[in-house]
Amino acid sequence: MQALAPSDTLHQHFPQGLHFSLLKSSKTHQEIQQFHAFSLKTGIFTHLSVSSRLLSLYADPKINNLRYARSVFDRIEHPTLVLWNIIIKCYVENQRSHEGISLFTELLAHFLPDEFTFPCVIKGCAKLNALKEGKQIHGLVLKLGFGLDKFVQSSLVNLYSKCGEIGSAQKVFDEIDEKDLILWNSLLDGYARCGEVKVAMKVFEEMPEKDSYSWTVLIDGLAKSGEVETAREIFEMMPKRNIISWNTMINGYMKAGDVNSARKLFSQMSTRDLITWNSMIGGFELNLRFVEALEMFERMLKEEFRPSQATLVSVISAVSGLASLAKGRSIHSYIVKNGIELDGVVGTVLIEMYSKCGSIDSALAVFRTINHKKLGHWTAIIVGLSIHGMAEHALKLFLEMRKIGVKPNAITFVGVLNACSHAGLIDDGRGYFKMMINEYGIKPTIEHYGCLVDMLCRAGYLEEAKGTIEEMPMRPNKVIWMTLLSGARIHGNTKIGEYAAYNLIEVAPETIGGYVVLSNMYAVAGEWDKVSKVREMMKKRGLRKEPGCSLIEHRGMHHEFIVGDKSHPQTKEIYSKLSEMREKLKLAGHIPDTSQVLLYIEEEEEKEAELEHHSERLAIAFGLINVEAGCPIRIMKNLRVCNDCHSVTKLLSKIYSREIIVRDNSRFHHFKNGLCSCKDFW
DNA sequence: CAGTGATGGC
Repeated sequence: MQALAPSDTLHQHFPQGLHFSLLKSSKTHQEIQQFHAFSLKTGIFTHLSVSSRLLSLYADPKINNLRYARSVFDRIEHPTLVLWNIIIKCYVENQRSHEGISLFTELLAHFLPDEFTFPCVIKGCAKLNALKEGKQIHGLVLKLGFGLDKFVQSSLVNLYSKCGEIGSAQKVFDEIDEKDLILWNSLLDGYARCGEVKVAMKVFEEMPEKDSYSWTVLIDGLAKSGEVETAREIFEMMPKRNIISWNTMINGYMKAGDVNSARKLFSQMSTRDLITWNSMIGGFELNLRFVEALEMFERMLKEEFRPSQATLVSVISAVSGLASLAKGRSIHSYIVKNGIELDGVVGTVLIEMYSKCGSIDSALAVFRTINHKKLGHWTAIIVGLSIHGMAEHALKLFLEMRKIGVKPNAITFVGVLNACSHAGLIDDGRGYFKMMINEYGIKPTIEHYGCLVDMLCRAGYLEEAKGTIEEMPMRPNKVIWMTLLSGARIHGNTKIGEYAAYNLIEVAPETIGGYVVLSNMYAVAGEWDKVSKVREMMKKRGLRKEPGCSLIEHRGMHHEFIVGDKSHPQTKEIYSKLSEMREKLKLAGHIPDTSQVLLYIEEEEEKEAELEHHSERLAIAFGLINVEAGCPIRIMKNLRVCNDCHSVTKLLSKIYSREIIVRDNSRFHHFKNGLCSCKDFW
């Protein structure tokens, strides 16, 4: 085909209307796509001027379509420097600065960057908090002689301000002759956000002029430095408050934990935008006010705002916090109906949500539908499977993930080690621990040591577990001592149990579990004087055993039971179900294990009765009555499952052919066909 | 045909 000059081509081939619309300054995405398709069909795309125009149209801030911009860019054989600059900017604007910076290094192989390139990549570094890369680029700026460009200077001050290196920001600032408002604002931002409140106020007063940016930056900085009240005063003084300043103030209150002040401001706003809603929903979630987060979300939909990915991430996390599977499913269906992508963080939190709500099957289903699985998705499902005790599956996915070249992070390894521990794979666990350090350069955190200790305890290597705790480079916390204590209890090692319990009581005297396990251990060993000593200690500290509480969700409603509860409308049926359960258990040969209730109750009969009325028993009875046959019974409880309930639930799962899924305070137990996924170690 | 500053989410 003969190449035509682009201008000729446009005249000859453009449909009249389309041609005309392309002369307008603003174009719709559809018009650009039509032009795009047309240019490909006719071959004029191969002209650099046409493809360049297309790229700049897609990269225009009003259109900002990275996917199309990239596909145009990829089809250009030898992009000019200008085109590289455009595509880099596009990545940075789309919160994908990391790839923007990779493109920048790729660019270096073909061109020397110019004064247009630098502001884009420096902005990318600022967004990523990539101070090291930023400094290298600063060096290159000076080497190539762009140190006097106004835009480059501004972006450098901004970089240092955002990355908390206020000294360097000030230094660059001082060397600039003509300081404009943008520059002053960047410096002010730096002082405000690093908590230099006094200096920030001084800069604010010294500035030759101020605009709304200056005010907001100061309000934000003050609020984030723990001075919300001062921030509020400045907010009140601000001449023309705009929506951004309102949102900033709301966020300030939310971050400071002052939910009520945030709510008040929200109600006073005359117009709200997406960020307002997200700040409220995210703020509620941050402050563990999950119900309010969900209510806000529903109100947002009612007022016909379209949630963004950020909104959904907060709402789904709130659902995780509530562990409300029904709510989770309804939000998931909203996501599917509205065609919202799961490839990003939304997919990750959805997997986490299902897993935390007890439905690992749904978590797996979501995981499978994600096309471009990223580290977060792999990590979420591996961690999910591991807390559900599905170790083999978790490890299989871990190997698969490594095989396709996804690099695990510290959290992935928490999942992996947890899985090894569940499956009793000590040698593998030790191997992965080493792999994490040597192959991936990840420094183990206390969670990783926790898994290691758990693994050793489970296998009965209590001395080695104790040694690991003593040798680890950080101070053991509550979880670590609890793990050792559980191990000691299960393997009947009173000596190590005592050691663990006393350390636990030292680091977390308010943890009731420590006293309870210790006292029960003494009781089993028949050391009654010590039992009463522990009881004495608890009394002195004003500690009472937290009442067991179980929750079951049915048709979107939560039913809550405490020990011996008789307040439920179905109490009569529930208690007759309990008698039926008792008979069937007896027939199956179950002997109640009262070793866990010795603390308060003296008579054997009373102990058995107490066991029978443990909150999860009541919830299971409710579930057997109400939950549709074939559906698993899902229960959440606040405490660790007691020994007797654990063996009873195993039996019940077989007797009634029902899957029973129980979430206790740290993991899930899947009871099925007489067995539990925790393999009797918890 | 391109580049600098404020709020949420990652």
